Amino acid sequence: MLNSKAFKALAHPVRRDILKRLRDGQLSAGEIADAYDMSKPSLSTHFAVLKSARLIQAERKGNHIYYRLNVTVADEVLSGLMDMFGIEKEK
Amino acid sequence: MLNSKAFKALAHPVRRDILKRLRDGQLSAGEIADAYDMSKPSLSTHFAVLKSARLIQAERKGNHIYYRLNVTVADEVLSGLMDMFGIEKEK
DNA sequence: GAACTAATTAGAGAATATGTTAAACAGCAA
DNA sequence: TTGCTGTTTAACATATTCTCTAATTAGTTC
Repeated sequence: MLNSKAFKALAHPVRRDILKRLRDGQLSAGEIADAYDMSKPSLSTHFAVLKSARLIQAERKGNHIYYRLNVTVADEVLSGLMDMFGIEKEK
Repeated sequence: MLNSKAFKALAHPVRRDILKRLRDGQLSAGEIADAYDMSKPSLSTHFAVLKSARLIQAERKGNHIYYRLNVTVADEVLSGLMDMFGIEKEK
């Protein structure tokens, strides 16, 4: 399929929550991690899944790594879903 | 979460393909199953996952069970994704 | 009732996903 | 160098997912 990884990435509630947090702008890995009662390696794994699906992009700034939503891929997922459901995009 | 089951259901390529087939109207379980090189029980399990997520609805007609897309839930998933991604619905 | 068709459920096994701790590693800054 | 931020790897435990065969249920037809 076109973007199987993205749909798999969206299957986990924590990963969906991370994406929601990134909706309004970038956040550092630590800022995100603080919001979850989960070990850092586990969070890092979730970041890696999202990154592998290209749903997020990483950029290092000094000591921190900032993540931001990849809107292009988000749009692709939405378009794919609308096509799947036969829903027309009203422009 | 609001619709965790739907996102999990969408994580499997066969289930996404089934939804696509139902885009243009209902199909019987057998008609769908014929399209896949997979045992009927396995397909039935996929139907059950989609049904549990309310993405499809079943109706028995005689010996056959017809499945159709639940457009309402499909719309909910799309809206949820657009909200998640901060993408506005252009009306 | 018996035979037949369509589809699901049950149970088992394999594979994948998720999470942990502990340790090592990478990159940057003071 | 030392410390901070974050990722990666390893070893491990547990849970879920996926697929199969075999058995069962539901409905039709004779």
